[in-house]
Amino acid sequence: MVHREAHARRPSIHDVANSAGVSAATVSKVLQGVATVKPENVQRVFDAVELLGYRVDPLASDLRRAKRRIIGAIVPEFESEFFGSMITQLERLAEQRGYALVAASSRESEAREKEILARMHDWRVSGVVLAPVRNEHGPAAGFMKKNGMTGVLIDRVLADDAFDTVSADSVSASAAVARELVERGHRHILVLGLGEQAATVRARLESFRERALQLAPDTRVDVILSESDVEPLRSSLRDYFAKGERPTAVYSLFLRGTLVALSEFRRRGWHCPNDISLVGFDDAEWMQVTWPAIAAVVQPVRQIAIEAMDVLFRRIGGEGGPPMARLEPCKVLMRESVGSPGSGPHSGGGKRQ
Amino acid sequence: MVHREAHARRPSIHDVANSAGVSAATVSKVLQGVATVKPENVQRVFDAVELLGYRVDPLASDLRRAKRRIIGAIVPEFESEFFGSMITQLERLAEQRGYALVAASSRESEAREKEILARMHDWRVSGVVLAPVRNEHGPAAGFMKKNGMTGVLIDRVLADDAFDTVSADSVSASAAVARELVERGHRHILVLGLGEQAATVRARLESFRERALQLAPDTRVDVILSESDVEPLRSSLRDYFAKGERPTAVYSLFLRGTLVALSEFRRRGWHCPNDISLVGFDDAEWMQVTWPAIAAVVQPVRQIAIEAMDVLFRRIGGEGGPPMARLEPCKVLMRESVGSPGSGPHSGGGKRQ
DNA sequence: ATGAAAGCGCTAACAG
DNA sequence: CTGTTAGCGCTTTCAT
Repeated sequence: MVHREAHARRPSIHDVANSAGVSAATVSKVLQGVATVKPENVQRVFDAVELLGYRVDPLASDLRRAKRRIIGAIVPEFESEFFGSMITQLERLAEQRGYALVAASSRESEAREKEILARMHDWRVSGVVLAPVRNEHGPAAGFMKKNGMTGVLIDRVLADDAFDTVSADSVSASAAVARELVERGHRHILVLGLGEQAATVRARLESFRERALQLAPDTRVDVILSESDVEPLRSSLRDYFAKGERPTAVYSLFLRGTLVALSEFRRRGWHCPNDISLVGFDDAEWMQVTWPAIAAVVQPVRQIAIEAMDVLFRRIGGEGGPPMARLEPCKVLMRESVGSPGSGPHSGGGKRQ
Repeated sequence: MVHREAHARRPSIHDVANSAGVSAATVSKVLQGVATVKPENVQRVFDAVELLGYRVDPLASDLRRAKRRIIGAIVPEFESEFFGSMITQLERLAEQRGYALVAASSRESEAREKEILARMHDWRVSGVVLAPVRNEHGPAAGFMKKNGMTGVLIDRVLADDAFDTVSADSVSASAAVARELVERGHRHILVLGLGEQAATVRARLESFRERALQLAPDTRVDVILSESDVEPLRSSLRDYFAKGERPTAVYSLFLRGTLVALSEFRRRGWHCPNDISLVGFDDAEWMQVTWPAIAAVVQPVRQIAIEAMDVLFRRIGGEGGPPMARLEPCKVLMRESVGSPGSGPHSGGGKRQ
């Protein structure tokens, strides 16, 4: 057992070569598993590697190969369960193929998103999984196109003419939610959304409205969209309720909207599902332990990650063909926050303080 | 405006040199901001850079400098708000100093933790922020020591003899929780913990117990610790209640324990705070919108990140001195899930279904 | 089967 | 002030 000085230079391939009495080229071959090396030398190399605790420098290695075994992942935020587990899955899948995943957060800023992408390009990543802040037409996607980067767009995207896309089938899910709600008798429903993600949100909304009206033409669907931030949504919602509007159910198109809705219900002393029903797009662990448990659309995170990495590596491998747009099915979990209108004990009005 | 072919090789420093009619060395100097270059050439270089859309390859650059401007961050999971925002903060701080942050998840596995660390070492990261799965004595910390890596340990750590540590002052926080609970009249309190993190959990527990007994010697503090997973904790808790134990308050030492407690309360039809009070270590966004809002100890994520990066960069900069152990103060948010025992309308027993 | 040599993209030392 | 040279750690011809 050799005890190296703590801050000693790490052994390089030449140190191994010297120690084994062969050339660096041979060491390299052995380490790549090239078969044309004399067994005896193979052994000597392995011994030397062991002795010195040698490990190849993957970055130097990639530099020479002109190809870096790095995948970049960009998400709008690290803080949510959804993107958190997305990164976990992507990391797992990248490592499975011998690549390292480098994750970064755009912090919901398109400007930053583009900067990060530029940095990933500087790093010569082999491919990028991008969950854009807004949609597939953002500056980041443009940057990727212009620079011939290979990448996959996920989550807040529909189809794209240059990149493969993978996302949850939120359109079908929204229709399913509409059905659940209408079948329970709801005829006045409020939908909450963040307008930034334009196309996706609009698609969810339209699908919801269409299905609701189709099942019950007298259904009234109100909509509150906020352009970019969640706070405007909160005040709009507050105003909406203050005006005396009393939908029997709320469908939030995104997680933080669900929190906003819950918090406004609190303010007004409304309880789910007696006073109002609530369904949120995007599930979270806590939603099943609160009382009432919150109904939610569960996105197939794992499946999205798998498909995204799958197609990404196919493109990296040189596979051609037109971009494909995959949609993975969601699950709709109707939990206790959803009931039938008018069946609650105090459905007549609020009882705040 | 030049329109390069999508997959053309990226311009290298030599391309810029050629285009500008100077040597690569000069280009490098200009780009480093070395002052001793003729203004005219500076201009020519910048023009060429602009023209070709050149950007330095940071990895190649680092290779030559024998120092990589990369910081590694290792956390047990990406899925939680706590570690999610920790990564966000660390990323921000690293970038501020011109470093890239490479984050990885150990997925609560010490074996994997060590592997990742080895990979980071292979990458020659300048420093590592490690949130160990268990504590400061794990194999990963040992690996860092043996290899002379520079790093900071955060979160599930107390002091260490080789690395600086930064964590939330959970000991003081636990004492504060004890005081809040005892002052409200609680004399039978259950503490929930995950035993893995040995020292930290024990410290929280002891501090809680000590303060509780000091304020009210007749206080009974029960403890349920699970060794490694959260499921055993769930069944232990279930058994505990099934035996007829009826503490008036529960203090969970970690987030998922809070979820487990809530879910068991649900099963038994108990409501907070009337039937039982609940305080959790670790806050989450949803805790303030549920009804009741859940009392929690808020960890100073941002502060921990700042201190960790600060000391890390000082060490990277060569600053010596003995390792320091920083403790950042928590906030204790007593929300609606905490009340006084015996004041609820149905404090006599459960009312399930 | 092996090693010398070249070179990935870059920077640092040193002459000029 | 500038360019030449050398080389970071590695892989890959290409002779031998």
